[in-house]
Amino acid sequence: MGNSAAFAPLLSRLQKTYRLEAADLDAISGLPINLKRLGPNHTIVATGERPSACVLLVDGFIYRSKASRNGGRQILSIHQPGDIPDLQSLYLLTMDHDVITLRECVAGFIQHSALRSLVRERPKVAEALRHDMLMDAAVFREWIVNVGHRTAESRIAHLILEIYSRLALINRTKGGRFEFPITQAQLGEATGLSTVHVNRVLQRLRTQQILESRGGGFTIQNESRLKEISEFDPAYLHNAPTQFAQSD
Amino acid sequence: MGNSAAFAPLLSRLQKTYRLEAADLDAISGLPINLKRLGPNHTIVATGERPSACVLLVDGFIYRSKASRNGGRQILSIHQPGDIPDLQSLYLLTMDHDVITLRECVAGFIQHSALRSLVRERPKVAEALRHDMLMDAAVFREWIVNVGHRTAESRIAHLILEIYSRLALINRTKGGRFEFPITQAQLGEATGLSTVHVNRVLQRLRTQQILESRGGGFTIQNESRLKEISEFDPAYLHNAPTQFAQSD
DNA sequence: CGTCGTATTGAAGCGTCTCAACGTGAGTGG
DNA sequence: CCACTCACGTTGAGACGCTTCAATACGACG
Repeated sequence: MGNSAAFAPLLSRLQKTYRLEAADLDAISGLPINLKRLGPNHTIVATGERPSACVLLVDGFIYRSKASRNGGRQILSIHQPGDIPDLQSLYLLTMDHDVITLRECVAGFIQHSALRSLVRERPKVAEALRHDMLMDAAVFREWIVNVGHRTAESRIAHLILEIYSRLALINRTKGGRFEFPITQAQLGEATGLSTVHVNRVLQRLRTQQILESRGGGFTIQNESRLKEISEFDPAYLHNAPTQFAQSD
Repeated sequence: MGNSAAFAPLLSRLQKTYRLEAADLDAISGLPINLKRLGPNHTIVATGERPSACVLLVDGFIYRSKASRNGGRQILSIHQPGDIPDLQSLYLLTMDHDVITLRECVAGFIQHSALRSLVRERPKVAEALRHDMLMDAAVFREWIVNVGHRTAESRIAHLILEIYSRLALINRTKGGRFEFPITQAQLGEATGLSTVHVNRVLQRLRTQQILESRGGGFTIQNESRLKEISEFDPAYLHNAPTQFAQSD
């Protein structure tokens, strides 16, 4: 089921961020990929599993989460087209968390073996993927601060700005507006807040004309105010190409 | 200032965990290292800096943290002898957090250039260090759950069990006892709780004969109860040697 | 037109925070 | 050897942010 269009968001991101050469991009789009359309709330990989393939998200959103005993969930990260949410499974045998669709998705499965030969043949690609894994950790660090240190408004504002910034990189924003069909319950699972409280915070932000949330998306109406509330500083996303360390 | 004894905790951990060969271990202990004795609460690397060396912790504890505007701090991880807390700086140019001593420490500085040639010459070492970086991320994930989802007792119990498990790997525990000179204020910064509340939780655990905290260390008196409270599951530490994925 | 997932609202409870005071032990200098 | 200081731990009381429970509203969809 090879389908090279599936690689479009990944290639565009890698090219923009890492300035890969054509040969590298070709090697990626030549990977055998098994595309699937997945329903909402579908567990792609579960805690304890030992996957033999990675997931490339092509369309929609995926989150990673850990379940706690009492049925609760903590969402750890949210992924957008072009992301490989479980890239670490290439080197960390057992999954310590779940990978779940936020809504309907299109995702492609790429065998670990194929990825391993890719990184063996193409050092620049290996570098890019390694950088992706480290950015993953940088985002986790920021999430620890978010749920550990910030107020409810701040947490939600921060999450929204992170998603917004990352979606902007793949041109999925129009002005302050972006599509992001997350429920208030899921927002609560990501921020460590109850659904009820998420609702009240969103209402407050809406009333103050700071953030509009409706119809499977958000509109940032007052960006500077939202940034103020969130303490958002995009440095942790390590995106500016000038920020990349040389490999040797 | 080469001093190969400085590598002892690192080598012991790598050997035990990754089964490196003698040649690999020799290559590591041949690295030029600049040893320093550091005072308590000393910032080794600060947010925004672009270090050209990594820190190998030889004795004592180091934490990584992010500062927030209002003077608060969120501790992201706690490191023990044999750890290289800022290993990611080898590939992520700019620091997105601080690296700070918990108390007096002995630490060695290893130039990035030396580490880069090491990983170029020694694929097995490169593999081990990559695994270390991924475990780092796995610990961050668990911390997100800790501060986002758990009660105060659970957070503290979990942190203590994580430290305990990791110290056990380097033989720094005696029965349920281990030295860990953290203040209640720092415990609060790690768990997202106020100092006052940390104090009350520790008192409760002490009264119930579950966890004794005194004199720069802890004694786990009722391990099964502590595990129950903490929801601690060591799987996220990815330690069992059988858990390691093959590189190809 | 009923159903189901999601959003909204109200009210009561409680876990944790803040503030402010006090205790304690180690280290320091007179 | 005592007085002082300083960091850290402990205690009490009141405030508040957030949770929980439970009911209601809304909107998409078969």
